[in-house]
Amino acid sequence: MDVIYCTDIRQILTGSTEGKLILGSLDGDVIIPSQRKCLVRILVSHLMEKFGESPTSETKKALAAALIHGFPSLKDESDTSSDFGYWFTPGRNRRPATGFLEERLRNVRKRMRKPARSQSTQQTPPQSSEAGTRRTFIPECTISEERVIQCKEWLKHNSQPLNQVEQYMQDTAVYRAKSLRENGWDIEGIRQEFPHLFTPGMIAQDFHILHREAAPKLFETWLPLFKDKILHLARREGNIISSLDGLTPDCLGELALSQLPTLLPPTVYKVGRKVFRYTIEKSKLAFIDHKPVGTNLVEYLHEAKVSRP
DNA sequence: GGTGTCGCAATCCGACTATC
DNA sequence: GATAGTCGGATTGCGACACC
Repeated sequence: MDVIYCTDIRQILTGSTEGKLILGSLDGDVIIPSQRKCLVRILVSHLMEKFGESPTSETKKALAAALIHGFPSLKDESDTSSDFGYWFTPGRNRRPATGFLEERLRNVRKRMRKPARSQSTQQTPPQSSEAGTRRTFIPECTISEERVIQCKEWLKHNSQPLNQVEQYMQDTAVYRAKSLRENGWDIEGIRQEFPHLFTPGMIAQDFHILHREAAPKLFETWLPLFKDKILHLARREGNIISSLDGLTPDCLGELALSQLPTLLPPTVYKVGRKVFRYTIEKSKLAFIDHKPVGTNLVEYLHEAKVSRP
């Protein structure tokens, strides 16, 4: 069995800047909670690197013992049964093993296995699992990766013939969906990778390939069902005060769509450490701005370039 | 500067599984 | 069957950030 000596703990900690700072505090016999957490993170990371995802109870015990031996100030004075119960307590009396090291290991394993599980649920279309409802199912790619790359490169440099563009876009739809999900490109990035995605009909084609059954449902139910409900809600909230009599169903449908930003609170999301929290007014700018027939488009586009770039 | 919100990690706990 | 170990959900605490 591998054994961890107290000298190892010092060696492990000196391997990182944070570890060195903690070492300084430990030598001064004082450690604050945030340093204790960091210490546990460093040790567990080392433990998993050296002994795998599930080290034996003996290994964990050895690490905890080495820690207390090297730094007696970390001893749990309230625990008379062992010196390191605070850091690792083996399971007993039907109770699971516990302690900072054990709990950290558990949490790391949890995180490591979380994405793997959600991916495995994607092998078959999700029915009721939580993971399945959060991430939509993407089918398996039906053509080889080499073929996908060939099509992608061709699409980057050709715009004609149109039927070939459509065919190649169709063939690469699944690959594109996976790439977009994995890479998180912005609009410009997507435009560079898949310049034809913004050709009329291509997004609809992708949607149809990825969500064949759901694709027609939105159009089937929007006008007869959802538009009236949304308009009713918008009127109740005071967003619509004028009469809608005389408007065509299509106009009402568009009006209902434009009400969504005011009825659904904008989602807060993060890019790196920056949090984006858009106002309702800003969210409205992301919608197509419908203008009455006869609007001077040149003038409108000139103004729009400044007001909503 | 105070307050509210959010996301993440730590912690707790019951249920389950593997091993002897 | 008893026990140790694992798992996953719920709760709690904390730090970062935005807004007033």
